[in-house]
Amino acid sequence: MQAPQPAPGLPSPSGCTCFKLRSLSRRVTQLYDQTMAPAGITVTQFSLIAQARRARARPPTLSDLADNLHTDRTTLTRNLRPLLVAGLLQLRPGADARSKAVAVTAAGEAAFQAARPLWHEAQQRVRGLLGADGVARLHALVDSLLPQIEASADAPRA
Amino acid sequence: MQAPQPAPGLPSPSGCTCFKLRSLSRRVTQLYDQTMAPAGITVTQFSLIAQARRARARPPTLSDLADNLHTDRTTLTRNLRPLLVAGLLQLRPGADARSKAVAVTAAGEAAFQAARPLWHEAQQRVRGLLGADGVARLHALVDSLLPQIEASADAPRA
DNA sequence: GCTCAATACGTGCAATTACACCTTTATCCG
DNA sequence: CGGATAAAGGTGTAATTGCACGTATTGAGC
Repeated sequence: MQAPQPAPGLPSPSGCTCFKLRSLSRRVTQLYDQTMAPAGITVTQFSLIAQARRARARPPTLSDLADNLHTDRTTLTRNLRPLLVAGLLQLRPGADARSKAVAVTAAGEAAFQAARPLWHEAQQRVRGLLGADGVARLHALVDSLLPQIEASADAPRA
Repeated sequence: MQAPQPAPGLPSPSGCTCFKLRSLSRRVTQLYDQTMAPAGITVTQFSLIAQARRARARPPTLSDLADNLHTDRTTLTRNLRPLLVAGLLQLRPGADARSKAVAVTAAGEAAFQAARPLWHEAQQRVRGLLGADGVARLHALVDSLLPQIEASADAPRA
């Protein structure tokens, strides 16, 4: 393998922060999805349900949920569809005539409980591969970087 | 040893390594894509072209490219399509009658050169947001974790 | 009350991602 | 040589992602 020589005019994407991050993200997602496959839901769907579960007394609106998931609101709309079709979640009228609330159904709760041990297994597998401190450093890094990125997106105009 | 249990039965996805990683990955991708938008290509496409450029004497096969990009081979097929349609890349017959080689066209080279300063600007913006050592730690973490994940995928049976 | 901006949400479009399954071609071996 | 196996690639299907744009509802100011 050649050293990471820029070789003027031939930059490798290996130095691209975005490329690195996306590569790892894809592989980690694969690991989770493969581990959780028996539960019939993806890790994205698991996270979505988990977030919707958090305040059952006052179900979150779609925009609230999108914010908490760090996702585009319209992406949430699409990601919701298979879960609504499967009957795991339900849209209820919100406080407004505009807003809608996302509620977890009994089937959704059951699916979540079924998936939870598999999710935990995936977490442990990653922990085993990366080491406890590797995971801890990764978490700490994301926790410190994500707010920075999102703050800059809120005020991109200089 | 259990970590701090947040209300047994109400786990937040905040502790999910995969969720964290995907969240950051989405936001960073957004930053890159918005910065690079004037060039007319995404950061994924930029990385694809950059990788295809690396050995112009012997253009890589599709499988080679997929490996280098840490992507599924069939994903590469789909990601290639818009670039082929736009005439930035070209498929040439490979060494085999089976394999195909990916070649960068003159238009592809021009698009790459146009995108490069914008890509660099995005890199710098991330550097500014996360700090030089934040970026360095992130790179180091990915470099050390990605091989671990991929090795475990090659031999998932224990 | 009425106009207008802000809020909440959806759709069209297109790219990104990967699994299951298929065809075609090359190689290995008996 | 000929059949089994491996290698290279594509398609069907479906989920994930977000931008541009549109609709409906609310609230603020006049």
